[in-house]
Amino acid sequence: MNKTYDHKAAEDRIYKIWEDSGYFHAVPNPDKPPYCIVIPPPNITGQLHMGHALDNTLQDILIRYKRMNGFEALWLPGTDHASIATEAKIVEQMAQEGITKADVGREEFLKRAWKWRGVYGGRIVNQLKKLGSSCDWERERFTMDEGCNRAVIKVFIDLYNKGLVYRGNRIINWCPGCLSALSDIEVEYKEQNSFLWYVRYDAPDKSFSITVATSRPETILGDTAVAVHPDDERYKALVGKEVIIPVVNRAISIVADEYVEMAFGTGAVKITPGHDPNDFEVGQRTGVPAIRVFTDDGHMNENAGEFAGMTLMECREAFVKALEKGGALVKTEPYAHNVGTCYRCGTTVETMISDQWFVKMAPLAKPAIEVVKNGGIQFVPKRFEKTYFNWMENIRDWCISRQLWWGHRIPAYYCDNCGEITVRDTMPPKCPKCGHAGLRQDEDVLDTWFSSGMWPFSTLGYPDDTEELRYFYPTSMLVTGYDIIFFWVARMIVFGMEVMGKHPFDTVFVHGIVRDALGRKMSKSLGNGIDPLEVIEKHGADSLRFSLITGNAPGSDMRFFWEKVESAGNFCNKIYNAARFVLMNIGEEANPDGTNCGEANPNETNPDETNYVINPALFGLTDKWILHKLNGVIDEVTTNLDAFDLGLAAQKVYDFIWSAFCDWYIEMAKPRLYGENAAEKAHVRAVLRYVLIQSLKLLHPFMPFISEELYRHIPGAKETIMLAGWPERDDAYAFDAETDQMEQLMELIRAIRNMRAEMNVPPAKRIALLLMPQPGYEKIFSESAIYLNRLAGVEKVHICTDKAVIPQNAVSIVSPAAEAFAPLDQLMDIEKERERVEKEIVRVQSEIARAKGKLKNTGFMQKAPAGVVQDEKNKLQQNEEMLQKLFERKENLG
RNA sequence: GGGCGCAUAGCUCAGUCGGUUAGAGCACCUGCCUUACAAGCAGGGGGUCAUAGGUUCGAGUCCUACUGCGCCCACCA
Repeated sequence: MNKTYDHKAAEDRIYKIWEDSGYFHAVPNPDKPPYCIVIPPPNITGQLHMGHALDNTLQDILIRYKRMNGFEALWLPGTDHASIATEAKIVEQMAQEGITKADVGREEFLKRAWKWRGVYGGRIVNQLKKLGSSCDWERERFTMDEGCNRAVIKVFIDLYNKGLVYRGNRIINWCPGCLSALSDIEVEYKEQNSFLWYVRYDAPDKSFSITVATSRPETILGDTAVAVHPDDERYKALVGKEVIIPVVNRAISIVADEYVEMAFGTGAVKITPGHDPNDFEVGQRTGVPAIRVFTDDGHMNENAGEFAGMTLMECREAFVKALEKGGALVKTEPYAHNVGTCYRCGTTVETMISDQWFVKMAPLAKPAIEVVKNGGIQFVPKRFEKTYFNWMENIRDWCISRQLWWGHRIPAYYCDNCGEITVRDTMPPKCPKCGHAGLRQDEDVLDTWFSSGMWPFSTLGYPDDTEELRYFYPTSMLVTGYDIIFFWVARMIVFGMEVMGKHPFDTVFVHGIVRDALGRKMSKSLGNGIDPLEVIEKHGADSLRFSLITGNAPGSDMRFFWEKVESAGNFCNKIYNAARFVLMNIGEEANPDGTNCGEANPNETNPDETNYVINPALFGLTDKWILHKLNGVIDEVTTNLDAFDLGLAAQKVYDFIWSAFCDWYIEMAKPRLYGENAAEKAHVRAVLRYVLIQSLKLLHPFMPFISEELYRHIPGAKETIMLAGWPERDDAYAFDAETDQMEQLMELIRAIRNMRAEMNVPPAKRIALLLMPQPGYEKIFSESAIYLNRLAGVEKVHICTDKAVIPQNAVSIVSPAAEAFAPLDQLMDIEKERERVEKEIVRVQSEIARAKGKLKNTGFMQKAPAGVVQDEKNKLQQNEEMLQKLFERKENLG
């Protein structure tokens, strides 16, 4: 084995083995509990970015954990057709050839789109594999595949028949860039600096006038009323009267509506029901008509008279000039307001009246709210439930038709003869109402999110009643960023409750956004994105995964740092070398015949492991300590994973492997390992092997590649670590007393090391040590000479009880369980020694003061748990004993 | 306007049920190429846990207020 770990050589090879073996495949199995995660389907246009990397790392950790834990764990992968995004790409590609959608027509366009999907749709799938994702690729789905298509069409029809999907002429958001309607959440509001124009509308006979304020003067062309508040004394008398729109010279009436804020502007509002959602509602209430003055592609239409054909901005400029010229512009003031933009293309979104399909949300939202309220679905972290409720409780109808070609075509058929609309899965041969033949299908497609909302059941077989659907639905877990709770999670819950009558998943695990090192969102326009594939190439998928999940709280944003990935890479190397060390002692190289690794154990369940038997009769202090600690880390990691504290869990594994196993156990195993006692050697090898195996298993969900790679090198290991079973605590290895003793020994070793550093004892210099253990620690310390030798450079340990034998130029080491003296001869520096002792006295004294204060407090003594009080007492006693020794020492120094 | 989050070491962040002397990584200082690992080892410095109150025997942790950032929703034209 090399001295350093080579992720490049290992990762692709290991993934190939996994894929070929079928370990990721899950089938309904009545003997096992199901566990299922459906992947948030990445867009076929997409390339793996840090958001995917994080999202899929979390899912893979959970799936691998559950798989090892005996669940039939299905991670169901797939991709999303991404209607708008993909169509934009195809249009762009065609533009390079100099052709447009209209040139090729619908059929040809769709051919191109499917072809495009064939070429690029698999790209992100391969990138997910690079990350180590253990998806069941045999079950890969696509939102526009045959099954998903059937699900979408059926749900649309069923909802239509229930009156929950309807067609209506209503105010919608229109993106002039995408040339399509958008739903409300597809509009992002951004603040822009603009102006507020005050415009005067005169009475036909000039007997009075009323001034309104507007941020969008071009919409004056579509004005059909001026509204005032019914209680506004200033305008009460004017309600019902007419005014003339300046420039346009059209008469409109003054209406009263409570929507108007008296305090804002002039307290009078121009009403443009055709292009403003609030005005639309005022129009509905007051019976004022709507006039559309914009075209679909962002120009003024024929209703704009002399301004027709201009873009909206050109019109604004021209119209303001005309107002000025006509003397109707009262004043202009700077004004910052929010402008809606398309979340896909960034174009300013226009609101306009249009014939579209909608989902009636209020009745559907009810059960979707209820199921979260009563705990049927839990959000982790819980605070996101509030976000969800807030949105759901104020839900508005969802515009689902898109004026695009790439997507699920709306199964509605129009009769041009009688106007009847027929909604069914295939084209009716003739109109069911009037018998007219030659119906016309709706040209539009459905919002992408309409189909992804069915993902948890459409992928499991719906509308068919499949075994998978019965076994895996409701799914267990949905992992996603908080930014798509509305887009996706809410819709899935709505459809799950409506279509399946059951919640689609038990838990929603919400994570944050991966930002750049400066805390900015990664974006194409900023060019600050980090390519996960580059990170994997440089440091390995394991390192990337580990860096993404450690050191941040669930649900909060994080920053990407190369240093963090590097440090995870260092951890890989650490594990690799620890394993290499163990394998050098137990592996084929060390024991070609496999016979000298321990006695056969007849009770061993895995016959392959019989050569590596831990022999309790040979337990030393360090063995008991590491096994006890192993129990602890198994408990903690399991608890953390069950509570979805993945970062904490990973940290625990890291600390155990590095700080306990590598820093202490391996070092302390060496004397016995290199000793002469064959039985003892075999036993230590067995412990090393056991702890290594358990560590790798604990590590596997987080760092699947290196844990699998190393595991497979271990003699007697199973075929794959994925089938090795999640570690469980072994109560035979509960050693509280020995763990305490070991920790005291570690404390002493640290104290000696500290002394050596402070007294400038050269590392190579071996020292002698006169050791006086506290009662109860005599045996342990007298047996620990090998450890003091190896870890603290102590050549010879003399256990003694009489201080008279201590030479003058020895330094003292005071630790809670022992006092020690190291004769340093010419290295002895009395002044330094005095400083050390005095420093230590100050520290211990403050500790004593603190403990005494606590113990004097009657409230503490009465109310604190007995264990806490006892700990405090023990500490105090220990410190008082130490203090006494320190004082004696100081005395002796003169 | 409504809601949410954050503030802890020079930097980026953890901190589970309120309970030892508040931790990690990186950075910094000192010393080591010790035969698993220099991508390493050992030792060290560095904190009034934003501020002010409160609850409690005990608060980084719970409550209230306040300050400063950030985000989401709503849209007073």
